[in-house]
Amino acid sequence: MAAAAKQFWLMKTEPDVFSFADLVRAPKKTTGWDGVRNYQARNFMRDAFRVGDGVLIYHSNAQPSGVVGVAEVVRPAYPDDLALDKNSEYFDAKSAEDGVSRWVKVDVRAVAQFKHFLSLDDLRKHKALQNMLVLKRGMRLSVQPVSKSEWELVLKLGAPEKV
DNA sequence: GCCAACGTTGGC
DNA sequence: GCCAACGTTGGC
Repeated sequence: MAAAAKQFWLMKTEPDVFSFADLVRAPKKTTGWDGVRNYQARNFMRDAFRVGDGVLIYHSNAQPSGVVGVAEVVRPAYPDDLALDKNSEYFDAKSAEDGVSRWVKVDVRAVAQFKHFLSLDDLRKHKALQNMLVLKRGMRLSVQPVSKSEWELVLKLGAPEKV
C-alpha cells in the first residue's frame, strides 16, 4: 500500500504565550499542541492530521504577525487533558462533567526556522497565495489546511534553515 | 431551531 | 486600545 500523501497545515500561536523559539528549545524540539478550543480546528487535528504532515508555525498577535518556521506532526491526536484541570485556563466544564476531554492535541516537532520571516504583508504580495486562509479577512481558525502549492512557495520564500 | 447577546480573536 | 468578524450560548 502506498504511503498516504503528506498534508500541510498552518497552526497559530501567540509568541508571548508560546513561540517558535520555545518549540525549538523544548525537549526533542517537540510539544503537545494543547489548548485548541474550537471544534473545526479540533476536527482537523483529530480526523485529518497524520504523522509526517508539515506544519507552518504562525505567530499571531505579533509585531508583525507571520510565518516563522516549519514543524512536523510526530504524534496523532490524543486527549488534551488540560480540559479536565480546574486550574488550567483551558479547563472545559463540559469535558469535566463527562470525565473525558472532548479536546485533542497533537505532538509537533520543530524542523526549520525561516531565514526570511514572512509577514502577512509579505505573503499578500504573492498572487499564488491569495487563497491562503490566513490572509482572509476575519479568519480566526487556529488550525488551517494549506495546499501543496502554497506550502512549496512559502517554504521557498522563507528559506528554511534546519533547527 | 432561531437569533440576539455575549465573549473572543487578532489585525491594525 | 479599537473594533470587525466570528463562534458560542441560552432564552424562547
